[in-house]
Amino acid sequence: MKKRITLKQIAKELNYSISTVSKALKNSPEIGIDAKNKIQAYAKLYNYKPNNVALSLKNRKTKTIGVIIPEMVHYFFAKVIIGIEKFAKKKGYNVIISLSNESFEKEVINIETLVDGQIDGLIISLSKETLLKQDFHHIHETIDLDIPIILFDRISSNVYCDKVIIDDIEGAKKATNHLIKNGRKSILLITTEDYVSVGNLRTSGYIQALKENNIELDTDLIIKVEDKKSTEEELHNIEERINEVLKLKSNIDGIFAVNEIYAASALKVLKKNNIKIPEEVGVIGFTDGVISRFSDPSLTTVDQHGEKIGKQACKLLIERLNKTNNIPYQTKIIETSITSRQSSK
Amino acid sequence: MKKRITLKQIAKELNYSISTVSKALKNSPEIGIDAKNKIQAYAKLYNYKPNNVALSLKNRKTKTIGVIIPEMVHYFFAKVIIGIEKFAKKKGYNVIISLSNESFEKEVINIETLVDGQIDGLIISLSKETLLKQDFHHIHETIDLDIPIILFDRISSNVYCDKVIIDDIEGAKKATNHLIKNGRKSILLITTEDYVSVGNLRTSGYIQALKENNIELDTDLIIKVEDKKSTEEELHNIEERINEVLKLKSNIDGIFAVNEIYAASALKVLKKNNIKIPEEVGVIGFTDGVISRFSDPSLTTVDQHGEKIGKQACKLLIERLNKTNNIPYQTKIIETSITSRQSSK
DNA sequence: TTAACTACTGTAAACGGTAAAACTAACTAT
DNA sequence: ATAGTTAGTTTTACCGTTTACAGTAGTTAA
Repeated sequence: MKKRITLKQIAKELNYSISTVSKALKNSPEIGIDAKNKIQAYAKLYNYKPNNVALSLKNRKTKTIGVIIPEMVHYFFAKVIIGIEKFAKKKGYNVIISLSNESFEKEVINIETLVDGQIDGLIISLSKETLLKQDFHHIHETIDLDIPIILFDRISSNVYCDKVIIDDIEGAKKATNHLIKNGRKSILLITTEDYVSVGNLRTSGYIQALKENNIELDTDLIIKVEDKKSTEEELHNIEERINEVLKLKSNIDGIFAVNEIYAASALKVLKKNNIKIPEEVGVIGFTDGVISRFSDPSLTTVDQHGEKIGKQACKLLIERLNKTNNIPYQTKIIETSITSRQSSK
Repeated sequence: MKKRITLKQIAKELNYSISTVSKALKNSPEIGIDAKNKIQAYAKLYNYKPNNVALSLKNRKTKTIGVIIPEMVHYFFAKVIIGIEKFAKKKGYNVIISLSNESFEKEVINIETLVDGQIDGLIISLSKETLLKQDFHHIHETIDLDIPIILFDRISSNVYCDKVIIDDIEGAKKATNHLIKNGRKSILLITTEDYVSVGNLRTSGYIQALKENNIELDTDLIIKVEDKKSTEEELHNIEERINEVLKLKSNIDGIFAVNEIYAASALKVLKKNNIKIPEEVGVIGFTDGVISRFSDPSLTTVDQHGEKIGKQACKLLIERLNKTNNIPYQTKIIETSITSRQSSK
């Protein structure tokens, strides 16, 4: 119907040149008061808004930030996005979100599409497949194109760029110490295979905490899950393995899981075995999501403060976008904190 | 570093005009084989990609779809977005996501920003506040601007546009019948205040199912929650109210909750009162999300098939974008289904 | 009287691409 | 010999904006 009005139309209607109209609307002192008034009134009446696409072309920036996350149904990523969104909006940036679905190929395609003139910069959490492959050419190519990338959470030390992470080691230590302080000594760790950076680090934190408390490491107490996709089948598998270890090692009195799905699975197995939580076994998970909050008993967790991470990532990106000279890459570390609930006392 | 190459640069380098280059790259039959070969080889070598912003300006379309959802942490919305994403990508469209955070004002601002030249069409689920206010001027204005809008899930009959919904009444009936078939007669309904369209409809479905099974409606068995934001405090409040009704009406043998948070709350209260699930009381929730899957006992739910909804919404939108003439508005209804789990037998 | 200045307003190029129309040879048909 | 084709290429206009630069009066200073 009433398509948006352009400078050209205003100019024609009021018999000024396009440039006079443009300047008048920017309140340029060059323009006479009469012309200004007439033009501004007309523009307001017809609700003139500059065409952003034209501006993008002219300014060679889109004021849009691209975000690529592996999955959307993770509470943590949702929180990060909220953080990014908030900060971006405040700074006048828009946010485009794309999903890699944990696939390397989709990640590559998504980056290509986004870089294709849509965005000024990217915020990415790498897919599991990418981390497994250790193939970062797409990231490097993008950076070479002068499009800044901020990596968060799932990062790689083989990529040189700004990063925002939590101190996974420290967080895992906090979690393990939390259980140890409760008097637990035989703590089961449910983690991922080592190629998932965060899983790897959290495992280290667990080991360090034990060492610092002079508890001997028992590798039988570590379950490493081949962490592909959380299908019903795989979940069942995880439960099986937890169950086996629980049978094998009857003295287990604590469980630390590197994400909330694993923690919830542990809860399930414990209850099936009529083991009292937290009296007999204390449980703590990483990631403070809905599952933890609504599980029974509710789960004590390591809160990663996703919103803060998002905000920080967005801040780093916008700072870099506004700098003309190259500033050195930074890695920001966001503190974790323990949210104590029923599953540990 | 190596900023992207443009037609102009190729033209200059190879001594052709810009338009020859443009046509050669589109494999136009107008262009001679020599020129074509040379140009295409050069373009490939320098990895030429057309600038999308310039194309958007030229074609007056951005090939981008905007999505506005009230919240991201809802599994349902996440699923819908996955559906939209998949279909959009297949059709060569990008997706921008914005969050209204259940706020009317943010919804208005988000639409404005997106409509500001970024998108060809919008897919929206209205915020609670918007539904409460019944103020749809921003939606109407956008449609007047010839930017098509598809509403899903949270819709209003006061807006004329394409819509994708589930049959909430039917879904609620299915849920209620599921409990009745199990021999339940005294079914507690936990729903929202009536201004939330889906809550309202699900309430109707519940009432209809009772009627069809000749069970008398007892309004004491309906809890209507003032559904603003799921703060810890409010959740506690809901639990309190469920608890009260449970005390008052000891013969309750079934609970139907219109979302999974309410269902999880019900579970919690029942367990606190040592009421056996599903033996004494069967529970069913709407929305098949992570909470339902990981709760203990796991929750029987009405699956809304969010991904299908997203796909359908996206399909409707793209169809409309490709039609030049005005086609009549459609409302697509996606079937629900019951996912049976432990909380009902 | 005329150069210089002020106060406006307009022209044109540019951002990167597309495409209709025009041009230029060389070739074909009459 | 001349007009008409045809193939290959360029010119030009356009999408909507910004902005350097160029005009054009009228006024002021010398």
